Amino acid sequence: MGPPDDKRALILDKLADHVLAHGLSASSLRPLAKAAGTSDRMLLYYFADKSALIAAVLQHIAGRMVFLMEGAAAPEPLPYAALLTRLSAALSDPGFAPYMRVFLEVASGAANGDAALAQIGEAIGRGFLDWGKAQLQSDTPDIDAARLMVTLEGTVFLRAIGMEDVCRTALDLTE
Amino acid sequence: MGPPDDKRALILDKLADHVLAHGLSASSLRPLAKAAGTSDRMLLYYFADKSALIAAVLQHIAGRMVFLMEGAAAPEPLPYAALLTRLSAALSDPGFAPYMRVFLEVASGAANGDAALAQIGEAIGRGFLDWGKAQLQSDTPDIDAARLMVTLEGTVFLRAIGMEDVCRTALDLTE
DNA sequence: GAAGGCTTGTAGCAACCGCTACAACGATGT
DNA sequence: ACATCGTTGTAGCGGTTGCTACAAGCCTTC
Repeated sequence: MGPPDDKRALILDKLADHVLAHGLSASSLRPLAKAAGTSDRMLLYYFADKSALIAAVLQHIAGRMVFLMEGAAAPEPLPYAALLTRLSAALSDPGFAPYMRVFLEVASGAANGDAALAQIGEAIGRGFLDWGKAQLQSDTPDIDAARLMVTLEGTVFLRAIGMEDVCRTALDLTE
Repeated sequence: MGPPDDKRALILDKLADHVLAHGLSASSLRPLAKAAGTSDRMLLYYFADKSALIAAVLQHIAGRMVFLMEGAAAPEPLPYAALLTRLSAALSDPGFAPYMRVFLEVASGAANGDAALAQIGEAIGRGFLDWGKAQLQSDTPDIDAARLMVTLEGTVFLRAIGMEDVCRTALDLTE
């Protein structure tokens, strides 16, 4: 019945769950198929090849992330310092952390020359930047949004290597 | 002649070159062996297993990085803003960028549960933090060093996904 | 020169990787 | 009833992964 788009959408959800839970490096075809309740054969029936699959999954994940971010957005614009502490807390939320983990993995893959990951990573990043800017109350929203994002991604990086204390020190008072 | 420590040190240099050039994900035993002019068989003779090899290579890379950083350190302490622009430029240097790439990859692996990478990543990160702090002229060196590092690692993250423009906007004036 | 231990090459293992050829299934249309 | 086409399972390909058994070399020491 109909082109495979329906089933594609159905399994994309489970594939996204698996990638968020175990990361891209643990997402070869057979584990993904198992998580989605199918076979690797079917995955390559619904998608042209693995890179197309991963691209679709990442876009699906990005969509979910946008939805989550809309729910976590501040109800009204905040000044830089207040927004920074608020969003930093939001990103540490266990519901949000898996997204930051795959975002980090995408960035790493992009830095190693994967053009597809670079493209998706930038799209996610630009959305992230706009999301922050929309919540900012500032005379220089572009600059402050950029600083906000640099700082937030920096904490994602440092938390990954067990330096959350440094993140807390950096975000505490001042500014 | 003697325990394998001598030859280990010899090939570690070439292994480090390969990892810096191609990343950890392209560093399976056979390519590494080829880069070092030996065989995978010999790699596992000098090192207990692959994880021990990778740990040794990353520590070697960290040592080189410390050496590079010592050369790039400011001759005298600088205030936060000046140091930030200086170090940001240093990290973008093509001689330094490969180190940031593998640092990012280490962080990604650590975030995905690799305890060995997490440990090495934290060691590198702490050294990085101290290195920055030593160059800081500040009344609150701990806080400023933490903010410095969060910001710098944030730019590494963003540059990886092609958002260098945002880094430049964030670092420009103000502060 | 014989013995024994350190070093190295050859060859291959079992597991995994992305991917595919082939056949069978089932619903649909005539 | 038959043919057709979209869907699926089985099985396997060629390649890579980390790792190892085995044997040959080499170099020292007696």
